[in-house]
Formats: sequence, C-alpha cells, structure tokens
Amino acid sequence: MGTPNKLGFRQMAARIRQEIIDGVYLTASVLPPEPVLADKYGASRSLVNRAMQVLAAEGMIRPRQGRGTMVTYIPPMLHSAARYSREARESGAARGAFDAEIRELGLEPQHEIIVERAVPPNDVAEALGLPPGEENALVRRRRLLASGIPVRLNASWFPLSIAKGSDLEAEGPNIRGGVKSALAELGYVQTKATERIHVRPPTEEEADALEISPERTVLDIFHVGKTESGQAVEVTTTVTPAHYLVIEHTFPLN
Amino acid sequence: MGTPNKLGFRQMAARIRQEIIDGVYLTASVLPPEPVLADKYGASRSLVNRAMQVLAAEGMIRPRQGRGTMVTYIPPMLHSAARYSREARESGAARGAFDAEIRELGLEPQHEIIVERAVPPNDVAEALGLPPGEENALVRRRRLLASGIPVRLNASWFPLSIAKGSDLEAEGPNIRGGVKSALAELGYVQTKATERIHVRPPTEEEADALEISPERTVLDIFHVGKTESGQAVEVTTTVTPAHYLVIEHTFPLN
DNA sequence: GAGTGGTCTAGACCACAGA
DNA sequence: CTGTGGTCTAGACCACTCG
Repeated sequence: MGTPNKLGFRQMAARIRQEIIDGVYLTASVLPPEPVLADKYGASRSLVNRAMQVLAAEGMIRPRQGRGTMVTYIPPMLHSAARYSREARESGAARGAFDAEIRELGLEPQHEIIVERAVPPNDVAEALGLPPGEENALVRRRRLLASGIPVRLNASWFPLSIAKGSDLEAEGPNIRGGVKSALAELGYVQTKATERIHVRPPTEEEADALEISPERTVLDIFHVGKTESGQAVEVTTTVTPAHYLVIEHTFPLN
Repeated sequence: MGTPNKLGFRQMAARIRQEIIDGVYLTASVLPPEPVLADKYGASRSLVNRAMQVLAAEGMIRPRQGRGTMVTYIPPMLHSAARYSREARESGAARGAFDAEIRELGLEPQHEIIVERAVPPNDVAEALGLPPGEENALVRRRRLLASGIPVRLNASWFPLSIAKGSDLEAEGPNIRGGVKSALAELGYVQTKATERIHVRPPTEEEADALEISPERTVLDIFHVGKTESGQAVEVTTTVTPAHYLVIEHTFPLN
C-alpha cells in the first residue's frame, strides 16, 4: 500500500532510524534495496540514496556497493576511568566488559590482535619521551568487532627499552592480568594517567579499518600512563565511531 | 578557465575545506553562490549542493536559504579539568580563556545570559537529588558566540533551596569569582566533580540555538559538582558542536 | 549477467531573505 | 522582484559483488 503522504529525505531517514532502534530492522541484517524503499515511500531512488547517506553518517547503517546496506546500529557503551581500577583489571573485567556488553546485545564479540615493533607516531614518541622516527617502540594493536561490525581500534605503545623480550611481546588475545600488571612486574607501576579526547573525521585508514563512511566522526582518546616518578611508560590510543562511547570520569576540585 | 578535470562531490568538498583552513575563505565570510561554484568546478548545482551538505555536516560552513553560505570554521578549543582550579577561577581565566581564544582567531566573543527559576530536566533533578517535575531549581543559561557564530550552550543548575535570593540569582554576564565561589560563600564548598561526556545528534532546539545543520554532532558534557559530604550542589551541562572541543583530564590509578 | 549502491546531470519548483 | 539555498525527479552510467 506504500505511504500516502510524501516524506522528505530527512523524515524518511528518521522513520527508518526509528525502525532500526525499535528492532524492525535488526543489527547486522540487510536493509531492503534502495529501489524497493523508493517504491515503499513513493520517492525517487535519488532521495532514498540521500536518506541512506544521512543514516550512514550517523553510523546506523553501512551501505556497500554490490552487497546491500547492512544495519550497524549499536547502542553506546560506557568508557569509565574506573575501568582502570585494580579490581576491574584483576577480574579481567576490562576485557570482559566489552564482551559482555556485546553479548547482551545478542551480538558476537571478536578480537584481532597484532603485536609488533614499530616506529611510533610523533605524538606517541613525544609522550613516551622517545626520539622520533625510530623503531623504538612495541605496539599491541587491537581491532574489536561485534558480529563482524568493527567498533573500536586500540593501539598500546610501550618503549622498546622496557618491553623488549617481556610478556608484552607475547601474542594472543590477552595478557594475564593486563598490560598494566605486566609493566608493574617489570618495575613500572603506573599511578597516574592523562587522557586527551577529541572528536574528528576519520583518516582514510581508520575509515577502512572501521568500515565507516567518510563523513562519520570518530572519538579519539589519547591515554598516557605514568609512574610515580612521572615517567610515561604506556600510551594507548582508542579510535571508535563517536556515538559508540560514553565517557565518564571523576576528579577532585582545588 | 574553471577546472580541467572533473571532481567528485567529496573531492570538491575537500578542496573547499582546505581553502577554508588556508584562509582563502575567511571565517564569518560568505562563500560564492552554488551556481558560481558549479560553474567554477564544471559540475551541476546538485553536486555542489551535496558537497555543501558534507561541509555543513562537518561544521565548516552554514548554508542558509536566501542568505548564502557562511563560513563557520573555528579550530578546536581545549576543555581541561584544570579550568576548575582555584587559580583559574580567581583570575577569571575560566571566562577569560574563552574570550582570549576567540580574539586570538580574530573574532569577537559574545555572551548571552538568562537567569531564571525553572523545572529541571529529569537527569538534572536526579543528579541534584530533587523531586522531578517541580520548579525547584535555578538555572543560569549561557550562549557563547564568536562573531555571531554560536559555539557553545551552557546551563548551570542549582537547587532553589540553596540559590534562592543569593548572588546566583543576579543577572549579568558573570558572577564575581564564579559560581563555585558564590556557592562556597553559601557554605557549599565543592571538592569533587563527575563528568559524563557523549557525542550525539543535536535536539531540534539545540540545532536552532547553535544554528547548525541537523546532521552535525554535538558534544554533551554533564558536569556534577559535589561537596565533601557528597551532596550535589551544581549541575552544568555543556553542548557544543563536536569538533569545537578537545577534552583533557588527569586521574590517579588504583 | 543481474542486482546492488555510488555518482552525476538537467531541470524543476519551493521557501526564504533582502533590496 | 531577484537571488539564494532546499528539495525532488527521471534517467543515466559506473563500480562492485555474487551466483
């Protein structure tokens, strides 16, 4: 029967957005083809295409040439400074929280990990107090996915002088007790952290790795962990499509 | 002479973006009309319009029916937890920092302030421990602009039981020493704060007040200030187009 | 080869602002 | 009234995926 009154592309986007949130279209399923939607809403395919662009920019969907348009909606997850507490780490909650949250949504958590020695980017080298442009760091790169939808990119950088030959170079999805425990066993106990957060468009590589449209925005978290003496021993960068995260932190005043 | 090779709308957007960043088109000036750009780039106006949509979603420009397309690019500003330090407040730096940053860009800072008693939103009422749905709070709403471009919405909420008849109800662009000092004089010294940050699409009212296109994302900061006893005495919400802010904070580990 | 989304055009009508 | 951006159509061609 179609739709009696004509919709603008924003309204069309709004309606489809609501249907996704309501579960009419399930996450990781495929939307009807644009010509079908055009017929359903009594509009031209151009208009449907523009509505799709709006939803893609929000991260609700991911259209792909030849493959159709997949629903990629995932509600935001909490990123709390409390995740760095000793209890959270020892219980494996830092890792487990991600898995649990994803599973609760009925999706399958997946992890990809690459450990390698590399030349750190300039901002990382500077934060770690390393000379720039040299292969003087170890990096653990992780890509986290939910039922095949990439949701987060992590890279943890350590000075090679500290990490060389240690547990940190071990492959595998996780380090027993977490990287902070591994560093502590090496004599580098972290007592303070600084985070810098900003929102920006993704680089081309990030857009590819996260499989998002170029007009999506990402949250970029630059985390520096320091020892009591003020030495920076770990830099972890997190890049995630912006709406996937809620950040919470507490701090003393004065 | 136009442009020899045809550009896609993303490339067209990229070129104009770069020209804006390079200062070819100045912030608060007006871009050439779409038909002129269409001619310049040898494309249809539809394509130019779509490129404009991309740049508008990024916050680089603000197209307006009948009025032309204004350049609204403003580089990000730092939002650091350190802004709450006593020194920053007493020197007026919290306020001055905004003005100084804007002036440094060659723009004119402007402030609009409304002080009134109102029914707080549910999340604010809950944070302040107030019964919902009652006119039991005082709110100081501020809109910050740079040469007529709105860049930030602030609303500071206080329990009416505390703020009634105090300096907090005073009109005017600023309170001597800041609201935290005013609260301290009333016997409510804040010693701890919690912030919850997330990125989301603007509400319709916010899009209007910030004069942004609906597909822009905003940063939403929900700040709760508490006394030593744990009583919440101030909630400040900040809404700003996402790319205008960089957030930085430091916290102890363990 | 058939079907998908990605892009683009030419033209149209509308809503709005400003002289 | 003129010129602006906002929307929309009908049709076209292309790049990509998959059977």
